[in-house]
Amino acid sequence: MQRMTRQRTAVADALSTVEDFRSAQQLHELLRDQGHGIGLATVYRTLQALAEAGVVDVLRTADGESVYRRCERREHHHHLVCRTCGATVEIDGPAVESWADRIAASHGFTDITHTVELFGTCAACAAASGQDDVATGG
Amino acid sequence: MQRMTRQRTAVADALSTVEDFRSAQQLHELLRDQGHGIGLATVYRTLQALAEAGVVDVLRTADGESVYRRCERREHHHHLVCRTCGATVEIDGPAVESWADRIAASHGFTDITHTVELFGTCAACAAASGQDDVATGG
DNA sequence: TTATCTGCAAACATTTTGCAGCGAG
DNA sequence: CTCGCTGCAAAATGTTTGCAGATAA
Repeated sequence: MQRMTRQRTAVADALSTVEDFRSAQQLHELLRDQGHGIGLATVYRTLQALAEAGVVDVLRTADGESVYRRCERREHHHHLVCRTCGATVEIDGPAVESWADRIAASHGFTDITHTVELFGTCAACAAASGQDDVATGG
Repeated sequence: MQRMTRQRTAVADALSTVEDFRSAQQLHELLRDQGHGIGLATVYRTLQALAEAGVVDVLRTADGESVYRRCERREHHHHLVCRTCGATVEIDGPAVESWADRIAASHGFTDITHTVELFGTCAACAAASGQDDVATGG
């Protein structure tokens, strides 16, 4: 059974206050910033435990860094992440699920798992970037 | 401009002979096995160049290791990979493409890219694993 | 009390980089 | 000849692990 230590609470709390995916190291820095004297290894270990418990989502950045986010739903789902501001939307894609299964089955594959993540620019960031040089307009 | 060195040729050739995704280190070992005295760094550098040229596909294993495979088609596509034997099928998913765009648009996102990879067990491996303990039957 | 959790730092694996020499063009 | 490519090994990065002490239950 897991003990509820101060560090563990701090990590869980930090995950509650951020709404985007954060790396273990970012969370570690954040916690140190907040005055919690917590070790990096502890952050990793806690994050792992949380991920196994299904309380947080884990995904890998293009850099190969693992990033974590407290997820709203326990069921299988995917993410739509803004490249610029990191805003994240949780999506479920029954269409993709069935597509994946169908494709896999048609090739004789079973025991399918799939990785589906969407990256893009959210409306706000697109607007910001679009009016970039006219920001002073007025 | 790129020079056509023996090492570069060897890497390209190795990629042609294997049909599954291989890590840089696996390819390195393979090349050394074949008698090519090639450095690991060179393999990494060559693979990077090849990936940038769009000649090979790169994807990340769950371990966070980058794996490479010469791809048949230059256009955007996805993969169905056997967890056990590594067999790979290239698939295109117009359905997913449009689904991704639709989902993204409905959330105001633009400039969408998506990561879609399927992992499963191919028919052969499923059969092999299924009759695992009756292999001596007879 | 006691078994778990913590913290530090070293181990670890993968990938990148620096520098001197070889070789393609 | 010249400049890119090569090779080795050290550096950088991200993550895991070992051990002794603190601590939640």
